[in-house]
Amino acid sequence: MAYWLFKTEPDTFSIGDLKEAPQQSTFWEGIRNYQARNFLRDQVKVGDQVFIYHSSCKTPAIVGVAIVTHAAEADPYQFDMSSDYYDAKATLKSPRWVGVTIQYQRHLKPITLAAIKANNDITELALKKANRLSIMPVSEREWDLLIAHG
DNA sequence: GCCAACGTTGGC
DNA sequence: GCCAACGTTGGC
Repeated sequence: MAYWLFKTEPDTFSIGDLKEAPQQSTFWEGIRNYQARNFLRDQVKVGDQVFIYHSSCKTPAIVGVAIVTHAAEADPYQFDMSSDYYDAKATLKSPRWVGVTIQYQRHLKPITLAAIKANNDITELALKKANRLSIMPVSEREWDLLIAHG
């Protein structure tokens, strides 16, 4: 089992939206970055735990935990011409983009980006760097540290 | 395959 | 709204 951090803009889809979704779960669509795609496609497994991180908002922070309930499958929005996520180069036969399904677990007392940056025990997490990855791995050690810290 | 131009992300 | 970082595109 592995640990991950998924970014989302709360104005678009917040952890509250996840909690209120049917079955408290959602297909995590719209990932259009190859590095993030490769994580989703190759490494994110059912049962993996996920930090939900709110970005592009007043207080960027890890705000809760979700669990992966379905491994990667083609993101249907890549085929939808009316979607912002449409990709003309993706075909049904060889989809370019995938998503996984996650289910809400619980809220955390927010672990702010400022706190993470100030925490000298956290050194590996990609958030520490000026990193724009929307899906990133979290080591077990740092997951535990962050959970304990929050 | 290099690299400049351009676009996007995301913190502040 | 600014701007740094960095990913993507496209000409050569």
